Amino acid sequence: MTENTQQSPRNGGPNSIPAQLPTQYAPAEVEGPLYERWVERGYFEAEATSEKPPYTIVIPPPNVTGSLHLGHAFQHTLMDALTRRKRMQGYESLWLPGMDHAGIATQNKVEQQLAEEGKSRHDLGREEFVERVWKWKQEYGGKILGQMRRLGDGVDWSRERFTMDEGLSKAVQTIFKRLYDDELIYRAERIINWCPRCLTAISDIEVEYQDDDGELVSITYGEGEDTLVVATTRAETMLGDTAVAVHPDDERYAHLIGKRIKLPLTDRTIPVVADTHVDPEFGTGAVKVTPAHDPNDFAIGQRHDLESMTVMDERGVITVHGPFEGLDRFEARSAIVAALREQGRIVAEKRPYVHSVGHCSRCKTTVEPRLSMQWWVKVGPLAQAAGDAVRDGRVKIHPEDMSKRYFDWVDNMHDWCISRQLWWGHRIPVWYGPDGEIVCVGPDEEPPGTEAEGWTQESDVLDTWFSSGLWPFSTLGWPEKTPDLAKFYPTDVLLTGHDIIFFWVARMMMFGLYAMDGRAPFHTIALTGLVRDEHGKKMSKSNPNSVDPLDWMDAYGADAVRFTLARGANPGADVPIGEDWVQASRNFANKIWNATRFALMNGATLEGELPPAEELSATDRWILSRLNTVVAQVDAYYDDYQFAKLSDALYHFAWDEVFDWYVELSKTTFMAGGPAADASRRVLGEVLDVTLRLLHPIVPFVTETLWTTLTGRESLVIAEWPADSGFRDAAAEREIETVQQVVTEVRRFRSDQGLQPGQKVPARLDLAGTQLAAHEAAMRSLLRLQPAGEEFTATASLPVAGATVALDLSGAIDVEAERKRLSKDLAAAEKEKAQANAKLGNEAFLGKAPEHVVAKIRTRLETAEADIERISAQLAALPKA
RNA sequence: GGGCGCAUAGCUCAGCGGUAGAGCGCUGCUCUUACAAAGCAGAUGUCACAGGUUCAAAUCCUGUUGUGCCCACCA
Repeated sequence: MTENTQQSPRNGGPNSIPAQLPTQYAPAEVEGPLYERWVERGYFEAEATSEKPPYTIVIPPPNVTGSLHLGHAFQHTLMDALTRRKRMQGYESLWLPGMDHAGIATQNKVEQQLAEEGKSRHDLGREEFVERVWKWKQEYGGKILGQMRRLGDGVDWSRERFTMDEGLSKAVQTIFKRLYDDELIYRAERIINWCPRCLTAISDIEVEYQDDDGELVSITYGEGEDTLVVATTRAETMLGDTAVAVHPDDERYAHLIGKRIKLPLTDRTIPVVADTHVDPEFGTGAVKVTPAHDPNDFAIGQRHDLESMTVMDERGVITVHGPFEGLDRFEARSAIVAALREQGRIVAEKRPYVHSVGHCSRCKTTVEPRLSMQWWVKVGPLAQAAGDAVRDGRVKIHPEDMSKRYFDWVDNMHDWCISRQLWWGHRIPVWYGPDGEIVCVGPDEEPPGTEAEGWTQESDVLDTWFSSGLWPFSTLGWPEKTPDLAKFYPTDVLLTGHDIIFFWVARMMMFGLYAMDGRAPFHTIALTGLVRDEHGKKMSKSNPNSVDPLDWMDAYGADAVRFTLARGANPGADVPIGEDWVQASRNFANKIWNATRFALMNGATLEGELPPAEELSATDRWILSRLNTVVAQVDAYYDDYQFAKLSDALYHFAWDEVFDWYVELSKTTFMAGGPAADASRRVLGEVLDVTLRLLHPIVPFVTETLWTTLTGRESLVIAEWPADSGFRDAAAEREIETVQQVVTEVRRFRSDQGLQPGQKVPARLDLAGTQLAAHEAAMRSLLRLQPAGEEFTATASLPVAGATVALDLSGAIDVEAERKRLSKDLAAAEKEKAQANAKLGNEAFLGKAPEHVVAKIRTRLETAEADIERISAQLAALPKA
C-alpha cells in the first residue's frame, strides 16, 4: 500500500478540476473504474504480518446459486461501512468474502438443467454429476461476486473462499472426526423430516410450517364390542398403524386397554395402549399410532415397544401390498377414505380442518415424516457452551432483545440431523466394513480398506450449514495454524439477518467454541431486520414488489442505494425501501457534489495549518465547533451500530448546516476577499475534508471522487478517520443561531408579504446591542437587502433578537395579513408563557423536578417572554392602516 | 398453545418520563452568480382505546382492540 501523499495523476493536483466538474454527479461513469482501482492498489487486502490491530468480519457466504438482492445489499453496506471505517481508523481491516456451496439449492439447480436435457442425475452417476455441478459453478455460479463489486464491497478478494474448497473440506473432515471421536456425532434411526421431492432428509429448521386446509376424518377401528373412533388428517398412514393409544385414566376406553383390535382395510390386529401423551379432551381421546411416519407416534412406539411399519417409499408412494400399492400419498389418502366409507367406517364425514403442515424450505413440497437411519450431532454440550458464551457476556447480541430468541433455541435444541441424501456436498468421512465395521476417517488418513475388500464409504453428504458453521475459522486456514488464523481469529462482528440466528449463528457459536478452545468466533452479533418494500410488505421473488438492486444502482448509483439502506437501518428492525427514497439519496449525493464544486471554485484549500480560533470569524468557529460535535456523535453511533442515526446526523449536518448556512454565509466573505476570506477558504476545506471522510464508509464512490479532487491525494479509502479535536465554541454557536433567527424572520416577512425571493429591498439594520455587526453584510446578502438610500422610508420594521431590520417596501404593506399573523404568534407565545409560569408556580414541581428540568422551563419562559416582546414590538411597528 | 414486538403527520419511521420529530409527499414564491436532482417560506398529529402510577406520561404499569414475527411432536 502506498503512502497516501502522492498527488493523483489524473487531475494533476488539488483544485485544478472545478471547471471540469459537471453540474451533475454521474455515478455510472466513476463507480466501475474507481472500484477496479481500489482493488488493483490492494487497499482491501489485509496483512497477517501487520503491526496494526486486526478488525475482522467474515461475510455471510451467499449461495453460489444466488444473485444480489436488496437484503444482501443492505447487510453488505453495513459490513462495508464498518470495515472501511476501521481501516481508516488504523486497523488491519479484513472483510473476508466467499460463497456457500448450498447443497440442496445447487443440486436442484443443476438437476433442473439436466431435466431440460431430458436427463436425471442418475443417468450421469454420482461422480459425473458432481463434476457437472462444478462445471455449473464455473459457468453460472458466483454471479453475486460481480454484483458485490458493483455495490463497492471492500472485501479482500485474495482471501475469497468457497465452502467446498480443499482447505474448507479438510476443516469439515477434521471437525467431523473430532466430534465423532468425542461421541458428539452418532448414527441413529429416527423419524426425520423427509422431502419426497428433493429425496433427502432435512433438519427441523429447514421445515417451514404453514396453516393448510386439511380434512379431519373420523374412522372406526375394531369389530363388534371392541371398537373405538380415531381421527386423522393423514388417513393414508393408517396402513402403518401398529397401535391405538388412549389416556390411561380415560374410563371410556379402560375396557380396551391391552386388547387387540382389528385394523380396517388390513388383516392385522393392533393393540390398544395407554399413554399419557394422549389428551383425552381432544377429539375422541383415541389416537392411531404410526411409529414409522410420525414423530409423536414414534415416541409412543418406543415407550410401548411397538413395531414400526414403513408404508411409503422415499417418493411418498404406498408400498404396502394391496389395492393402494403404487399410489401417491395424496391419492392414497382419498382412496383409503373412500374404501373406509364403503365399509361404513367413516363416522363423521370429512370435516374441514386448518392445521399446520410442514413444507420443505427449498421446494415447498409437503414434508413427510419418515423413519430413517441418519447421522446426528449431539448438540447438548455444544449448545450449552453456545448459550453460556452469550449469558456470561463474552458475546453480545445486538439489539439485546434478540438474545431471548437465541436462548430459546439454544437451550431447547434437538439433536441436529446432518446427513443429506444428496450428491453435492461434503461426503461423510465414514466407511463401512464387510463385517459391519464403522470407521470414521480423519483428514490425513487413508480409508480402512478398498471396495474390493468390501469397504464402502457412506454415500450421504453433510448439511450445508455444517460447513458454514466453521466459516469464521475454516476460511482463515484452520485446522492449520496459519498466520491468518492467529491474526484474525476471533473475528469482531458478525452482521447478519435475524432470520438465520438458528441456521448459522448458533452453529458457528457451537463449532467455534468447540474447535477453537472455547474462543467464540466473534464478540458481537449484530442482527439486522429484513428489507421490505415502501409499504412495509415483505419482498419475495414471487412478488411483483421485488426489486433488483442492480436496476437502482444503474439508475441512481451504488452510493444512493447504499445511503438509503444505511439510513433505514434501525437495529434489528425491518428496513422499508422504495424508489423515491433512493432518488432522495441520489439527490443528496448530487448535493455533496455541487457543494464541493462550489468550494473548489472558491478556492477552498487544505494547505497550511488551520488558523487558530482567535483569528477566525464567528461563522468559521461555529462550523468548526459543530463539525467536531458531529465527529463525536458519528463515532458514538458507529460503536452502537446505529447506522440510521449516523446517516441521518451526517445528512442534516452536511445539507442543513454546511451547505445551506455555512456555504451561504461564506459567499459574502469570499466576495469581500482579504485575510478573512483566506481563513474561510481553509476552514471550508477542512469542513469538507472531514465531512467527506465521515461519509466515505457509507457512500464511498462520490466521496472518493470529490476528496481526491479536493485534496489531490491518492485515496480516501486509506485516509485517516477524523478525530474530534475537542474544539467547541458555544458563544459562536449562539451568535450564528441569532443570525439564523433574524434571517429566517425577515425571510418569513418577505414571503408573507409576497415579495419575490430575488427582489432587492432597501433596508436599514439596527444591530446595536447585538453581536451581529460582523454579520451585516452576510445578512444583507442572504436577505437581498440594499443599503438605505436618501429616499429611505421605513414601511415595515422588524425587531428580532435585539436587532431591528427596517424595510422600505416603497408602498403599503399588507398590514392586516401581518397583524393577523403576528397576533396568532403572540397568542401562542402567551400561552407558552402562561404554561411555563404555571409550572414554575407549582411547588410540587419545584420540589421534585430535577434542576435541569426546572432550568429548561425557566429558559422556556424567557424565550416566551422574548417572543412576546419581539412580536409586540413588531405589532407596534406596523404602520397604521 | 407459548414467546416476542409493533400501533406517533398522507406514506415509511425516529423519539421512550420533562413544550411532538425526520425523510418523502403536500401548498405558495423563485432559474438569487454550486446545485430546479435546487433555494426560500408554509400547512399538517385528542402520539390505537380505557384505566392507573407521577408534580409531569407518546414515553412507566394493567387491561382492550388491531397487527406483525418467532417457537411448538394441534392426533
